[in-house]
Amino acid sequence: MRVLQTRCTDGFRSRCHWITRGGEDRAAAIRDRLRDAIVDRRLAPGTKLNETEVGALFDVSRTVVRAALQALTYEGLLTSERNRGAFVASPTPDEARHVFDARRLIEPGLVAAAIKRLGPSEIAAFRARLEEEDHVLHQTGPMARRAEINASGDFHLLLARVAGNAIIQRFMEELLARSSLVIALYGRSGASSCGHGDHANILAALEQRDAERASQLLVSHLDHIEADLDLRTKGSLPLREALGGRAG
Amino acid sequence: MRVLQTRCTDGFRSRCHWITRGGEDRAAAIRDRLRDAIVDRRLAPGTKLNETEVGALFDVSRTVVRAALQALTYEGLLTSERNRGAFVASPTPDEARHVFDARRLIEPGLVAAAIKRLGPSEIAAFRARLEEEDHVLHQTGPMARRAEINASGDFHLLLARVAGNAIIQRFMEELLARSSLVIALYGRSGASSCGHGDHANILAALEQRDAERASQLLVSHLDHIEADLDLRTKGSLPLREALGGRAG
DNA sequence: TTTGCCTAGATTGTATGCAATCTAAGCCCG
DNA sequence: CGGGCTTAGATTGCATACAATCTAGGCAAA
Repeated sequence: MRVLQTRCTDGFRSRCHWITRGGEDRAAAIRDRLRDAIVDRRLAPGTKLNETEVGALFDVSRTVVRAALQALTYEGLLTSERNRGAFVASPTPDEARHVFDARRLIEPGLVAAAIKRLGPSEIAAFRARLEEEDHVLHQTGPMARRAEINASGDFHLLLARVAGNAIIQRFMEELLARSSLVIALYGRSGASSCGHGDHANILAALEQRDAERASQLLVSHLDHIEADLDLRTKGSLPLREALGGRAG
Repeated sequence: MRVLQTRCTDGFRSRCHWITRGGEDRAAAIRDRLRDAIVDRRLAPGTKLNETEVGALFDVSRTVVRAALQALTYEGLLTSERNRGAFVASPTPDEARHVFDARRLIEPGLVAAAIKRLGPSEIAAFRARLEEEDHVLHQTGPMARRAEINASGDFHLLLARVAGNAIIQRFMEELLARSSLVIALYGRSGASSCGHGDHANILAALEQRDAERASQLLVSHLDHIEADLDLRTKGSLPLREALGGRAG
């Protein structure tokens, strides 16, 4: 209780304004912040995450940063090379297809499980989510698309949560985060990457407890998203990454 | 090249005989060793893994041990409590059911994917695996059952590998490791936890490219394994764990 | 005897220092 | 002028020191 203010709590230390919740787990907090930044695409694939730099940003030592980076590496959001450091992952087209294959494999089962546990409160949660999507969709601007993709993922995440299996839920969280990376890399800006109507239709099928139909809708929804990607291996992409990252 | 032999290389230091591969990743090596020990049930659920102790065992510093423990925690094989340490996970009955629910959800999809990529070499690999199972099955003794369970898991793992999706494969690896924990906790020693004939039948269906039948066989195989568990919440189990773990 | 507090030891969380490795700029040589 | 080598700086891997916290045992009071 004494030494804690060595770290922060005085407002003008200018960094740390967020982490450093007294006794909480700071590595986890940093991990979450970095993950948000990655799935929100504020950190582009290929970006290097320098341990010292990140540490300075959050005002913690490299020890803590390394724990956060290791966790994200395990989640597949970073790739780390020995003695070289950690980089925001840039999935290959094959890996991108694997992500969507995995989702097509898992999510229909999720539908079946979710229907069994679907009560009024769950339906209400789904409706609230759709409204949120609607809200986001009517906005414009640079970060509107970011929010749109996030909101879209949240629908699928809610499906996983309703299914009520913590393990599968974590798998889905990982798959959704990876999806965000894939869309960041291969998404064609022109097309709306995640049709909003799809979600509404899926929910309708869920409410009717029509697992078969909901699954079909879900799968074609995923097909649709994947079709909007440009997964051809163009020579420029590996090059751009070989150049060492970042958007600029 | 100079400092390395500070660590090991002289035979009578009595520890280190295995880790410390020059430039390799020692945390990963320790992680793998610990995981083997857990899924082989040499480390019982609830066992505490003391950082200093593990470090002394492998002759590395706590820094490296912590990385290994963090990885295993992420995989769900350990649970770690802040300021208290890491323990071999002991899944609750609910979590145990979640493991098998997840496998029932994923493995049928695995069958479908595997059949698409099933060639002569894959079939040969399956046959070799079954022979290995046979071999293990005919052995007796204390560690025969351990090997049996391991071999059984390997069949499912091979299925995941043949399916050719690295992400799903990793999910399956995690689920199989957790299955081993669950069986360790709730398995009834009397019943053969994983019928060997089941695998042969599944393979037969795979060879006929009958995905429907293979899936059905697989699911009832999983049902069978789960049925052999005793998932009733007996008052003694939480108590025994509250007492602080270990078998004795 | 039991309950509660308190202190000493053990254990984990974090920062920091040093060695190993990588990276990039400068230099020599062709 | 271009290419390979060398070296200084930057960065990661690891060990260790110290701080924060937990745990266990003893002691006193009810």
